[in-house]
Order: sequence, then C-alpha cells, then structure tokens
Amino acid sequence: MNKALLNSEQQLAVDYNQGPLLVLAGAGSGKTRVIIHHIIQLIEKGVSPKQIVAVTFTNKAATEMRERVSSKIDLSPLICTFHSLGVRILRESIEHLGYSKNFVIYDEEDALKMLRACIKELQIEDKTITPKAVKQIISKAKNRLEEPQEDSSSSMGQVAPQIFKLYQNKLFEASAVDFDDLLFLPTKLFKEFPAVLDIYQSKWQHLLVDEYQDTNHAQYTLASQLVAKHRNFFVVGDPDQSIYTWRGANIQNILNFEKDWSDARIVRLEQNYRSTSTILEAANHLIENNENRYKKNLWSDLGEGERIYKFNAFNEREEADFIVDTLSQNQKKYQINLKDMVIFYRTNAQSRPFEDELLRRNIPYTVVGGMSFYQRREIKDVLAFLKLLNNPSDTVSFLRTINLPKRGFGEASLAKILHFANRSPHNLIEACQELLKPGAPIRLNQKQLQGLTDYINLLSALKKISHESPLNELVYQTIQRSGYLNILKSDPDSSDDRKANIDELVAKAIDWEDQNPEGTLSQFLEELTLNTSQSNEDAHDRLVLMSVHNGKGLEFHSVFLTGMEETLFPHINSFNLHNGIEEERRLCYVGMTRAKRILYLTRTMSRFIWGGARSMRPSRFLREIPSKYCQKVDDEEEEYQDSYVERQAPTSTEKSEFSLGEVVYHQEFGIGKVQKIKNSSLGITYDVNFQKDGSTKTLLAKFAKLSSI
DNA sequence: TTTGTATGTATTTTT
DNA sequence: TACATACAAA
Repeated sequence: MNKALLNSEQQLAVDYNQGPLLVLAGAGSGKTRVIIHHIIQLIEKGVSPKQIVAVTFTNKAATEMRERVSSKIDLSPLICTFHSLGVRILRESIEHLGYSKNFVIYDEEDALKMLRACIKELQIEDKTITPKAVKQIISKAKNRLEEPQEDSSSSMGQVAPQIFKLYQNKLFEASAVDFDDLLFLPTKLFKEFPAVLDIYQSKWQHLLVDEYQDTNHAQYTLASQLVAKHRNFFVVGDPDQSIYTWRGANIQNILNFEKDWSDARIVRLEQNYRSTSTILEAANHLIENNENRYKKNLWSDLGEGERIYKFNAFNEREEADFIVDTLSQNQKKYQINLKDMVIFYRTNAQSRPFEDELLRRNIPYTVVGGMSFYQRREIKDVLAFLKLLNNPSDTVSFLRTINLPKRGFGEASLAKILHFANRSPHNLIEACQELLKPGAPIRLNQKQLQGLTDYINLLSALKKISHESPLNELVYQTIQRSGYLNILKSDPDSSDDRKANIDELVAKAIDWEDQNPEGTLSQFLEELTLNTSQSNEDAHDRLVLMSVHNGKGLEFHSVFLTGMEETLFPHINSFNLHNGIEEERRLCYVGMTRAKRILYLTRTMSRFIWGGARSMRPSRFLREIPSKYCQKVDDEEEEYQDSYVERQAPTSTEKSEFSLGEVVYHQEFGIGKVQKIKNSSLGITYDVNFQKDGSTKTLLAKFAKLSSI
C-alpha cells in the first residue's frame, strides 16, 4: 500500500503527530493502513521506533500489524496487545509490588482451580457460590480497578470480598497472576510508584491504541497513565463494532474522548474500501436498528456486486453440507483460495458439524479459538512440569503434576503439604524435599515417599536439562522422563489423539526455537498462555472457521455467517442483559462487514442443542436486512416468512412458578418484585423490579434462575 | 485413596 | 450432549 493511495481524511490522521487524536473509523475504512502509515511517518520524522507503542486487541491483529510494519522499515516498534504490554511492564517492575519476577500467568482454568481451593478453604457450603460466578465478580472488579464491595443483599455479595482477598493472597504466594492482573497490577504499580510510571512515560513517547471502543476501565486507565505526560495519544475505533462490553469494555471511553482531552482532534473515516455497496448498505440498515448509536454515513464505491445469499437449512447438518458444497463451487467460480473464505458462527460449539463435513470431503481447515491447542489437558499437563521448573512456587502446576503418574497423594495429604510449604521459608519444591528428610513434620506412607522421591528427582533432572539443552530437548525429555505417554494409555479411546497433540507440542517447541533463538523457557511459556491463537498456520491454504468475535479486524472475499436464528444469534443470554440485543446486533454487523464480495446468511429450522433437536426461528437480524439486498438460494424460502409470523403466536405451555407481586431473588440483580407475567413464544417471562437499583428487567423464566424468598 | 458409576446440570463471546 | 462433580465401594 502506497502513500498516494491514502484519501484526504486518512492523510490527515496519518500526518497528525502531536497531541491526542481520535480516528473514528468505520468498518473497512482503512484504519490499519492509517495506523501503519502513522507509525512509519513518525519514524521518518526522526522518532525512534523504541519510543512508539501500538496496542491492539488481539494477538492476531498484533501479528498482522507487526508484519506489515516490518515489511516497510527495519526496526519495528513495540506492537502488542494490552495484556502483553502489561506483562512487559510487570516483568521489569513487578518487584515494587513485592511479587517475584518469575511470576507465572494463570489462564482461566488455573484461576478457577485456585478459586475452588479458596472456596473450600473458607468452608463455604452455599452451592450458588461457584468458582465461575466468583471469578466473574472478581474479574469485573479488577477491570474496574475496584476491590469487590461488600453487598449484604446477596450471599454472593457477602462472601465475594473474602474470597477475593484469599484468592489474591494465594496467587501472590504462588508467584502467579491472572489475566486481569496483567492490567490491574500495572495500573496499581503506576499509581503507587509515580517514579516508575515516569520511566515508562519517558520511554514510550507515542501510544497508539486500536479498537479503542473495546477498552475497559483498566485498559483505559493504563493508557491514560502512560500518555499523561507527553499526550501523544493516537486512538482508532468504531463504536458500532463494540462487542466486548460483557468483559468490561466501556463504550464511553471512545465517546468521551473529546471530554477527556480538551485539545483532541477527531478524524472520521467514512469511505469503505472493503465491501460492495450491497453488503455495506445491508449492514448499515441492520445497525440502524440500534437506538444507542451515533449516526454515521459509511459508503463504498466498489459497485453493487452480488446480492446477499440467504439459505434456510433443515438442520445443522444440512447447513454444513450446503456451505461446504457452495464454497467448493465458489472456489472455482471466483478463482479464490480456501483461505479467502470464512465460516463464522456465534458460539464455538457450532464448529462441529462443519468440521465433520470438511473432514469427510478432505478439505483442509483451521478452527480459530474455541478449545485451543494449549488448553488441552495433555498439553497443559506437560507444560505444568515446565512451569514448575521456572517457578517452583506455582501451586496449580504442582497440584497438576504431583499425581502424574499416580503417586498416592490425595486431597488430605496435599492439603497438609501445602500448609507446611506455606509456613516454611522454602518454596513448594524445596518444602517437598524437606519432607523426604528424616523427622519430617508430615508422615507419608511408603508409596508416597517413593513417589515424592521420584517426583523431586524428575524435576531436578529436568532442571539440569533446561540449563544444558535446547528447549525442544527439554520438552521431549519432560514427556519421556515423566512417563506421560504411559499415563495416556490408561484411556485407550483418547490416547491416540492426545499422543498426536504431544508430538505437535514438541514440533511447536522446535518451531518456536527457530524463530526465537534467544528465547527463554519463561518467554516460551508466557507466549503459550497469552497467545491462544496459533500464529504460523497461514502458510497453508486452509479454510478458516471461527466465532464472529474472532473475526474482528479481518476481511475475506466470501463470508458464511451461520446459525442466524433467534436464541443463537442473537444469543438467548443477551436477552436479559442491558442493551444485550444491541451488542449482538453490532456483532452481526461486524460479521457482515468482514465480507468483501460475497456474503451468505444461513439458518436452520432445527438444531441439536442440549441433547435434543429444537426447532429454531429465524433471527430478527434477517428481518432487519431489507430484502432488496438479498436473494434466496432455496425455493422454499418463501414459506418461512409466513410460517414465521404464525409460529410467533403460539405460546408455551409452561406454567408460571411465581405469582404477581411475589418477591424473588436473582443471583446477579438481587431481590426484586414480580411486576408482570407474560407467556411468550420463548416461554414465561417476568418483569421484575429490583430493589438494588430500582430497575425493572424482563427475565425469561427458563434462564433467569429466579428463586422465591 | 482410588476408581467407577450415577446423577445432575449447564452450555456465549476472549485476553 | 457431555462434562463435572458427588457418592459409593473396594
């Protein structure tokens, strides 16, 4: 892409290099191009690449941007996600907060294990207090940079602060941080140690943030702290593409930019260079159904192109069959590669039928996200050994590996060991060594003694290897010496698959070493935890399958947007959420605007969910797209418009559990009173007026989990 | 303490 | 469905 190809607004943004600038960039308006050219121009004007930081939202976007920048200049600036920026700061400076530099990053699963332990330790019997629910509360609090407040109106509100404290303590003792800490701790660090902040402010003179509409309060604060001094703050975003409010993203961050920075300059990019006018206008019509929205006029001069294809399948197998069939044909018809097409879905679970069909026809594909490679049990098991070498205080990894293979340590003995280690000056592994000495404070049986000896020996042997040999050798030896492959054999059904994954892990280690000759074990582990999407798969021509969330920032010649059905897309869980439908609609908008030329919207009449076939109604989003932009693939399509109206009418035969005026309890919203009971096609709904904030919410009986008091 | 079976229960989206 | 936890038995 050449400079001359920039339009005047883009050029304006690129040239602006002093003070705060907000680029409101509609879908496909070339925002990445603007960011890249801006970076290059800064460098050409004499700014050192080391003084520039560009923050993106996903690893995929960061990688792509890094590649595009480094193809133009020799020394690339730091381009990473908010979370990896956080890690970078913490690796250098976390010791101010008392943590060890060797800290590990706990992923969601690790964190949940930690929380389960906390709940157990506090002897909380209430079974509504699940690790998952607590995690959500803690996560929300951290992203708002708050401590969880005591809230006596619910049992959760009462215990959450207690659990939070213990959890944070346990993390600290394990030299571990969770994902939220990667944002939470740096802001805390900067607040408490202004001198440290000062160092980073001088080091990073230019901060660029992509997808600014998706920043949460912690990210917003971190960015604000960093730019407070030099004020060179270049942010790019599109309020219509805000799809992460569920994880604390605050759309006000972008809407308030002018208020936050009185001298802010705003540039609007409204010409779309990606999609045909048909696709773009259809998407525009859809998004106009959102009430909470600033109007904008995004246009394209790429011509009308083809109309949007709509297909109505009988069930998800037929949907998959149709799509795979069509995309094979389209490959020839449009002379495109597999990787120019994408299958989007709302939930990761929907990938299954597509995978089955692709496997059946031998079409290569990659699934992005979902249950990623590094979240597989066998991979996490092997990595846990490695993590322990790196950080011998890592409790979660210890508990994961101590019984691989079975060494006879049950819940009771492990609790004793952890307790002992906690009160001793040693780390976990050293404490275990103490236990092998005569006169140890904990009595172990023969099997346990032998097991612990083997375990300690294994770890020290691996430690030695880690000093002497390359990483791939270490990974290989870990698998060999732990006898992990034998452990896998106990479950013959899965062992072949798992073995293959283990082999792949070794291959990845070799690969990683090739690309990071100077890399350390710690960096390797960190990248695996943070970088869930695989990076180097692009070389092959494969069809990509992913959730719509993962599609943000990408573009494809052909897009298949699947599962366009009520309760799936929009997802049923959004129905009770404040502005939930609007966020779903933005998500749909994001999905549609990924398409350059060809867009398919597909749905099914029946879908297998929750162990049974359920009949599905078409998504409201399909109705919101004017039919003049669409064409139907099947001839039966006409039927659904009629049957749709009819099918809305019948109400469910469900009986109301509560009566009008009854006082009920909701886990999140607290105590409320039933104002209205309706029987809709989706089942019984209640309008409940909640005490806490006086709001009235419409809740679906099936999903809101109300209880009487 | 481990292992097997039964039962329940939840299923969005991601760093 | 399919996964995780609970419980019982060895």
